[in-house]
Amino acid sequence: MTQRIKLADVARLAGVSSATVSRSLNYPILLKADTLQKIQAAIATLGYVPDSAGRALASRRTQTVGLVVPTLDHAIFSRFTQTMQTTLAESGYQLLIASHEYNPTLELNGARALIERGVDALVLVGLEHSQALRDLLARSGIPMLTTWALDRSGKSVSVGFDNQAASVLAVRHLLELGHREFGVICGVQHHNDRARARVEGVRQALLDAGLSLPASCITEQPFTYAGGRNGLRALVALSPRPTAIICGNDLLAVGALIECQSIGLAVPKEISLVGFDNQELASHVGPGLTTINVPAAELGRVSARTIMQQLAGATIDAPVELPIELVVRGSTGPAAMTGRR
Amino acid sequence: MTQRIKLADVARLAGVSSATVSRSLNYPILLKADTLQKIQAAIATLGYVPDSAGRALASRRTQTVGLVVPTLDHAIFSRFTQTMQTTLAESGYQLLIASHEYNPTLELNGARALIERGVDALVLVGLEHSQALRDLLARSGIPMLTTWALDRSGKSVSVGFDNQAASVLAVRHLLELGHREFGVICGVQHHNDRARARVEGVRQALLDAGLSLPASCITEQPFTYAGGRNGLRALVALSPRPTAIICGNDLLAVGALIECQSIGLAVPKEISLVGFDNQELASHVGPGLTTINVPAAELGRVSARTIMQQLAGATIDAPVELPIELVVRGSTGPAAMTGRR
DNA sequence: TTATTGTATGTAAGCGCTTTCATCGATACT
DNA sequence: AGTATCGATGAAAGCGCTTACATACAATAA
Repeated sequence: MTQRIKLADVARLAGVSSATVSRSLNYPILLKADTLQKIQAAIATLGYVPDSAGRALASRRTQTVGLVVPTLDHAIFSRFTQTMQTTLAESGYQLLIASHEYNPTLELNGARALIERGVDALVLVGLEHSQALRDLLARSGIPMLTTWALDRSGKSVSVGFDNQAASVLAVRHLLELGHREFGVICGVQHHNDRARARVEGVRQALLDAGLSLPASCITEQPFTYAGGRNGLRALVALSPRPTAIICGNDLLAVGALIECQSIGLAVPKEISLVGFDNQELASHVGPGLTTINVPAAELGRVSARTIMQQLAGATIDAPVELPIELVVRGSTGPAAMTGRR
Repeated sequence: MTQRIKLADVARLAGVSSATVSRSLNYPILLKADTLQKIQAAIATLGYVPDSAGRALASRRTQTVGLVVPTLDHAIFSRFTQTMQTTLAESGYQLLIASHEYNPTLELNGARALIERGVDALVLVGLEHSQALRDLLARSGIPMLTTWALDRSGKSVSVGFDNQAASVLAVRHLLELGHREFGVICGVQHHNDRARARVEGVRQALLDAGLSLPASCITEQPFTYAGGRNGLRALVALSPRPTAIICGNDLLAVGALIECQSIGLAVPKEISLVGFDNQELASHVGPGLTTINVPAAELGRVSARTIMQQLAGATIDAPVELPIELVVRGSTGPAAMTGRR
């Protein structure tokens, strides 16, 4: 590579000052049409590429948004991230990503790294964050967005859906089918407020129906097919055996379904299964998986737009709530008669 | 937020010059132990956070690596990206991502955006890129890494595996089982050299065995379960019906497997199925899916390390080839006798 | 005509950091 | 003792850009 072309080179060739070239890049409307044209011609012939470090230093902004996400290795988060990146890119913003694998220390480090990189705004997943992280955010003064959850406290701007309400939908559906014995295969709840909210939704909905959810009927598993299989084995060993099992996501639910098939338990005749996320596989397994549709892509798009609005000076006062819905397929059916009556 | 703390503030409090503070950040070994300590104390009391824009402008590097990836919405790429990000973060590098959805124009734009952001190095997926992108790379002079493929031409440093050889493994396995009629459900090959290489591997291996792969035996489908189902339906309508089907990835293969079950075709008795990627689901479906294990996470880790080595001045002369292997499970078995003999 | 306003551009001062070069004392060598 | 060498630090010049502020000219108002 030869000498790097800089703003001043363009200015010289176009016969204007470097301020004018800068303006042509940032506020082209301020310039006379022919001046603008001359400059753009010079940029083209020189192959000039602006240097973002210089720009960032002088303007105090980077056109960059940071995202701290639990992991990219779950379909919903990778789809969310993908959409967010694309949406931001359309408006000239770049996405900087850190992942923390549900470890608060890594989350703090990731956020710090992004702030050091000078992100104009930071997007976090969920409501639960360490005190150190909250302090850091407060100190930095960077605009912040909460996603995948609704912050009803008004402390932060949020874009998400109601995880707890989603579980309630699932439970009501099962109650209507006559189920009274429930089991839950949930993801690891530690440092995961979404997973907790989903369980809490089940508990509440059952309480409202005069039923309880003993701890023994909840099994916590990693978000994998194997987790679903293990969880199912644990729950069917209970007495009385649950007739309906609610899973923390579709991986767990498909794992549970596979395990049912492998131990010869008919779904939904002997046991009903509900997932969460509505991934593509849910509609292809046999029977189709009843699940909660979660708008991961839409969440990415709306989050990106919302944070850009904030950066443009808008004030967002209420949480942005995205709709969820129960998708009923073949994995849920009327409760089997149990021995007890 | 109050006045932002800068290097000079730390220097003043520590009673040293700003050059020394800068050195304490970048080359701490150069300083006397007690000087270093004084500075670190000052940094702590002030809560100083270095400004990367200033740093980037002065040092001409950003500690940032760009990744241009087809999509994050495929498990293998999200896992790869996840690992790459984590590995880079461990060494203080940040990952900047652009995705292009197999669209060369978006790939070019993404790369350009990353270069404007001043990435120290750029990682691209695959060997096939537009001339415009290759020109851009050449002009920018930025260190570049090819992943998910091996660049045997020596034009670029690459970390990957041999997609074509992987297919050969699958075909040999099926030939040994007595199969002679093959079908292929591949992903969209346009702008995807990996998908093409996989098909080419099948063709070559069959050719070596004196067999041919007519175009009618290849169906191109989106990388989804639905694609697998549609592909399978198309292939079983052929006459003679293939006894072995090789799929471009595990989504396609599981989709095909599901379709077999739904149309009552016994796997592997009547038809054998091979996948590609060895995703978790492959070991849980019934029968287990024979597939090629692809080291997505390892690829991310090695790519990150390799690019950092390059940035540290090392010269990597040969492509870094990662091992792949055929994982044999229940979805492949001896060829069924067909009507023909 | 002259004062006033507005529009288009130039001047120049930084933004916060790194890095070359110079300096200064201390240690080692002759 | 005198000189070369080295290790630790300081002084200061930018890195490439943005953005007050200044300027110059044209158009309008009085």
